[in-house]
Amino acid sequence: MKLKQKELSTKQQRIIDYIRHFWLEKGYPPSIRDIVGGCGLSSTSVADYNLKILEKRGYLRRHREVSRGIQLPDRFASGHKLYIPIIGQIAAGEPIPVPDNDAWDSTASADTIEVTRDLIRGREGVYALKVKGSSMMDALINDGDIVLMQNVNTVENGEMAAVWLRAEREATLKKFYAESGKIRLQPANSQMKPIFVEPGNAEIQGRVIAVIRQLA
Amino acid sequence: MKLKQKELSTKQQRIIDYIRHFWLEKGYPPSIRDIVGGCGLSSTSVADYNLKILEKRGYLRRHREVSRGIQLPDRFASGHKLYIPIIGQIAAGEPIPVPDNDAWDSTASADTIEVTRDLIRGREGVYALKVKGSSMMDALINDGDIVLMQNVNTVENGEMAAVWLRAEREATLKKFYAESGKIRLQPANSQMKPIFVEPGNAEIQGRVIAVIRQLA
DNA sequence: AGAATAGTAGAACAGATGTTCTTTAAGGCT
DNA sequence: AGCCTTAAAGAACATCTGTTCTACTATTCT
Repeated sequence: MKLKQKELSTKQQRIIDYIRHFWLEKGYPPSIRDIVGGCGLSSTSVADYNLKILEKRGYLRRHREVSRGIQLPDRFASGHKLYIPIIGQIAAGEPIPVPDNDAWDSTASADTIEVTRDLIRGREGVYALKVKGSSMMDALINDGDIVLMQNVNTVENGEMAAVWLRAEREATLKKFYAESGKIRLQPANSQMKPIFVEPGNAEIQGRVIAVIRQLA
Repeated sequence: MKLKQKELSTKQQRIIDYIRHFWLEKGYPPSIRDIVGGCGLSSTSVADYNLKILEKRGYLRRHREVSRGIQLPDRFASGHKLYIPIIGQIAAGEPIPVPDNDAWDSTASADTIEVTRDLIRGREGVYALKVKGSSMMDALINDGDIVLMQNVNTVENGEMAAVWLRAEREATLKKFYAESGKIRLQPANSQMKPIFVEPGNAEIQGRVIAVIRQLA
């Protein structure tokens, strides 16, 4: 008895990928001709030929005589998104909010931003702040941007940190460098000059993980 | 913001329920005639009539002339994430890449970024570019940032656009304002001065939807 | 080499499907 | 009543779309 070859050809793999891609993007399954166009096939019969094979091997399910009647097993679905609470705003003259423990367990009424897991990369204690005002412009961050923060008290040299300057009563986002006896805070815009502060004056409130700016 | 919140008729509620039910059961959206049969309607035009209302009120989204092109906003079978291909980079001295919307080639789009659906908000023709160099700093965009673009040829006044300046052979990201006989390109950093160009010299390559900066 | 099998091409067909047009009916409003 | 909006029925139409048939090429097996 001959064993069936279980491997998929590159073309079949591409078809699977395309169907998933199409599905996720459009919200409904592709037609045969969508697949032909999207995978660069030359004929609908080629698509049909390969779809039949894919169905026989259990990679998908088809419904006869039904337009776009292609069904992918949903082992691909969900599990990739997270809801990050937007717990407050960051502005020059206000203290940087720090998440209190209540904010974590409650999925409730707080504002949230939906992000994908790869943006967080498994980090713990991530929250989001909305930038108010244009005082963070030297960090290339503008009013309305969302800053994803991780709740840490120390950062590595060169990382972007949210720093509260006690004396100046000012919040700022800068690249952090601990140097001999001083702390250097470097704007992201390298044409601008750094500022130096005493270690006792700079309170690290968090590490900046990502910046999201939504336009239009 | 106050919205006139009309209630849905029982028929419309039933249609929504049926679409969701159908979707979960079959794995693909229903056709108009499926809805007619499933909801006991008397004509496709009745279904169409109510679907138009439902679409206008945001309960679903339809794709014209596409079989079963009905999309429910919060189905979770299809996920909330999208894979956006990073089709190239944007730099001052290079033309801005334009997506080849004919063949979705999985080999060409080796790099993708995963974003949530609410960042795209249902827009079509979205792709991503990686920013190379710091020439876009006046748009508060730095080297390494990911720019989400929509493939359009015209933009509204005040929108951030990717513009190719023919004479200067330069790509730039600016807020776009069509003024009498001239085009004003305004940096996002409002402290910087705008530049003015002739309409024939500015080629709009796309609209900037979002900026994602990943640090650390 | 010859035969069998896998894969490709192109076209044509039949049914599925979205859209639109006309007509009719039921309430609400002045 | 007269007029408007909302809703519905039915039919016709143009496409979209899955399916299938035939012919052709490439590869594998004996």
